[in-house]
Amino acid sequence: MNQHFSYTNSARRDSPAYIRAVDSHLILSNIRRQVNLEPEEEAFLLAILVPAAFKQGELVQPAGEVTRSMIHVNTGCLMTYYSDRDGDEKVIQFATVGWWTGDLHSLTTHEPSVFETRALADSTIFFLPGVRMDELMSRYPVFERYFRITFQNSLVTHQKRIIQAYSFTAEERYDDFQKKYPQLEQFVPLKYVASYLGITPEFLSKIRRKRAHK
Amino acid sequence: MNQHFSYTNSARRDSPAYIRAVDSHLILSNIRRQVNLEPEEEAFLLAILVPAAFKQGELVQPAGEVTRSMIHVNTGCLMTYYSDRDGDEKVIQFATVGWWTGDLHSLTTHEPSVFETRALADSTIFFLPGVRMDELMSRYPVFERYFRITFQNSLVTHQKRIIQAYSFTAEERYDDFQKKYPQLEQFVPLKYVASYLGITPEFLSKIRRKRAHK
DNA sequence: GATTGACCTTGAACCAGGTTAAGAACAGAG
DNA sequence: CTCTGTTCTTAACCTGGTTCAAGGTCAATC
Repeated sequence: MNQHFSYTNSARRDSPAYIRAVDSHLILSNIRRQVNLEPEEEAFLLAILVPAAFKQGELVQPAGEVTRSMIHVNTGCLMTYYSDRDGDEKVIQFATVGWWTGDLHSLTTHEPSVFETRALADSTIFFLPGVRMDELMSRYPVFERYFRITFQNSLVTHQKRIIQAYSFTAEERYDDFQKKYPQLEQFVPLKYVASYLGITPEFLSKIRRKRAHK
Repeated sequence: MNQHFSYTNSARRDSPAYIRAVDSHLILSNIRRQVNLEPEEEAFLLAILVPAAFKQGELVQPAGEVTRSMIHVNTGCLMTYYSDRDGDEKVIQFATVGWWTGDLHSLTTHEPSVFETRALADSTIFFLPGVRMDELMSRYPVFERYFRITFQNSLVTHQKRIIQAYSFTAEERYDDFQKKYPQLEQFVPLKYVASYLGITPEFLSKIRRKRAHK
């Protein structure tokens, strides 16, 4: 990772209260798309969300530690990736506005995380601490329902990506990426796009060149 | 698909009641590993499960129809796969004892299913009809919780498979397959193993040959 | 016991995509 | 303005995996 990307100290991450006021609209309306919330449930949720702001390039969640939170993107864009045996970074997800991300494996098992999450643009997020999330769900089953639906949908998306990985060519996956994230290519370094597509930056270059000539 | 595989008529699928008695142990103990069940909750679940038996090679759920059920494997082994543009079958999951499978996308969206599920060995299963599943979850939040946990775990597994697809060689994936499904290779046609690994049967042959020589 | 069809294997030619190495374009810091 | 690090591209070569075609094995069926 380049030198401009440095791990933010915790003082920076304690962001001003106005973030909550500004962004809680979005997360609430997202949740309401799946389930109905009582005022009390809403209030409880908002009370346990931890707002934070990150500048482009900053590390949101490091690898190697036990993950303690899920992450909800309010504004901006994050990416979640891991380093393989050769130290190459492999992007497994871009999380844009309204998405959840983080290391679900580490959150579930309390093993040190493999994935790392980083801001690709200036971003505001909510952390939802795992302990609080458990509390939230056991106290208000509506959230159990919300996350059941969310995970179910995400599972479908992941199945699609497995299919793509196995039976689409790199070029077809690039097409699909452009459709799925229309604006992303403008500000995400291409090497991360290549990584997400499971190819080398060089090969992505070839594809793009071929495209340009048509 | 070979000619021995024919779609079972519905008379055959209406299996004897003893299947329920024999197999309900397993599903209940699986669920109890994640959540505690009250007698009433158990009773309701058992009342809506639809037992069925399939012989090796029989189609459990066809592609092209709207999926109306999840599938739980009690004994035996199923595979879920889809046909790509060239008509090649791509295996996306082997479901062994205690696993859930089916076409989650179709169940959720009510679009015609893309995936097809077939018995790889003589198997007994439970269908859990989608409507009943919704009813089950809204009536007893404990099931909402159970499926939330199940989907969450499955999501982690899917993430691992995406990583494998992108950064492991075919041989490494074969290793992993053998660890994950130790006995499966004995009775599953190798072409399906190859398909699951995302390679051609020919290339799997080569890997196996190389192995044998060491 | 001969035929048929499914499955598995082999080998040769081929291709999608990786590797290596080098240069070009660009941005930020001094 | 220049130095330095980073990203993106180009090109030559390499390789893991595919394709195609053929032969071998086994089980089911007549």
